[in-house]
Amino acid sequence: MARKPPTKPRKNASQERSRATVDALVEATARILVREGFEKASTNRIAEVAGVSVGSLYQYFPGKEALVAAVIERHNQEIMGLVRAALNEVADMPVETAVRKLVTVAIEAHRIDPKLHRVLAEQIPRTGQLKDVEAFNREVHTLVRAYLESRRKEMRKIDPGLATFICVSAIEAVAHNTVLNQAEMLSEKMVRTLVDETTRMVVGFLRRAA
Amino acid sequence: MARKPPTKPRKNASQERSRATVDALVEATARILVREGFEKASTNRIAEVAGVSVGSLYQYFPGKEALVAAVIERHNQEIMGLVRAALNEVADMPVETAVRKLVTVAIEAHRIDPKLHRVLAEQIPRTGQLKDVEAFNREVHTLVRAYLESRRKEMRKIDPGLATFICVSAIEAVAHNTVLNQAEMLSEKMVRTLVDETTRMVVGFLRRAA
DNA sequence: CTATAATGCGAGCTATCGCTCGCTTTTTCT
DNA sequence: AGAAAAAGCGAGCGATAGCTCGCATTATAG
Repeated sequence: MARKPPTKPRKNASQERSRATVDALVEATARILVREGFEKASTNRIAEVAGVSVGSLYQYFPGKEALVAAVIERHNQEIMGLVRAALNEVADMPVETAVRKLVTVAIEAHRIDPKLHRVLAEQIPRTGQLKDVEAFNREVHTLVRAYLESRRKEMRKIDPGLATFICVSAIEAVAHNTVLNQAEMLSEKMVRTLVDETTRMVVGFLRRAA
Repeated sequence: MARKPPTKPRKNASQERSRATVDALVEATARILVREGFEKASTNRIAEVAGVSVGSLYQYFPGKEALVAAVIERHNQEIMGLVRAALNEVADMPVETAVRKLVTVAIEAHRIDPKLHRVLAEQIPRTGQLKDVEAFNREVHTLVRAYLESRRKEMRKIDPGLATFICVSAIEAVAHNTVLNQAEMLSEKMVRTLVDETTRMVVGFLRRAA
């Protein structure tokens, strides 16, 4: 009989078994969000799908929000990986090449898991994750801006921040809408044309010639 | 004593008092969505804020979803009014003028009630209103496309559907992000520059000269 | 092997949600 | 005026949500 109960720090996972539990919980949350929607993602259900008890869930996550936040975090890391790699790859290449790559990556990123992406986009405001997602956006913004500034010679006179804002918004929106409205926009050829045209728009916007 | 209870059609509002009730309910729903968030928008709370009983609520709306749907409908009508007016106004004007007007209107539309706009965008998938919102998007798309086709002479060779898709996505995204990230993008002068640059991008994209 | 910490369990509490139903009040009709 | 229809009311129902707590099981240390 321990008089002093071992102090439950309520969140750390040091052993391996517990890390597996945490993973299972995050994965289960993602699956439920995609397959059954946010309202079905009760803590009881998440635990059930993860093959874990509710009690264990609450040892690692302070609540439902934290689970969703973890899923968002994971998904964002995945996307940031793609974006960082792409920008690194094109760092020394001309604007046209870089923009084309960025557009392509944006579409790929949305294709990782469109349904999850959609659900998460909806739930972000609820999770208090706004800060993290803003950080995510800021990083994209910063990376793109750095690239653009390094290529200033190829570009007309324009505020780099503004240019970044407009380009990123436009590219992201085209990718987002393309992937989410699969019904009408679908074939590989269409996608290629779309990349061509979007690239053209952005490059035309940035280039010297008016 | 009526043996046959008067049949409750469960939704029609014929008298004036009832129409006021319905309005109050929709208005209350919007207010709660904006000020307290979706999860606080319980039917009990909505009725309370509307100064109406839950019972009355259920005489006109089959459930919570219907309330949110009504708010979405109202908001969309407001925006469509602006868009229709704008496109009508510029119907005979050159592309540059038209695009500038559209960009301006897009920002104005988002400014009507940014917070509401955000919350609604999040809740749309939940309400089964997807169809209505798609119809809304299709109308914008159709109107813009019709305009572009009428101005084909000023434009380079490009599929009108694709051009519309890219332009509308880009314009909407810039407006959306501008209004929602007020923190960093704010001053009137900035807005004007933003409109200029966005117009430049879209017009450059559509125009003949490559 | 035994003690102690770490992890896992799940019945069940409390709170709240969406919603109904029997009734009263107001309006309309004749 | 009186009767019937329309509108409004709100206590309270069943369901389910988030979450806790006392205990069981598994891993680590001495």
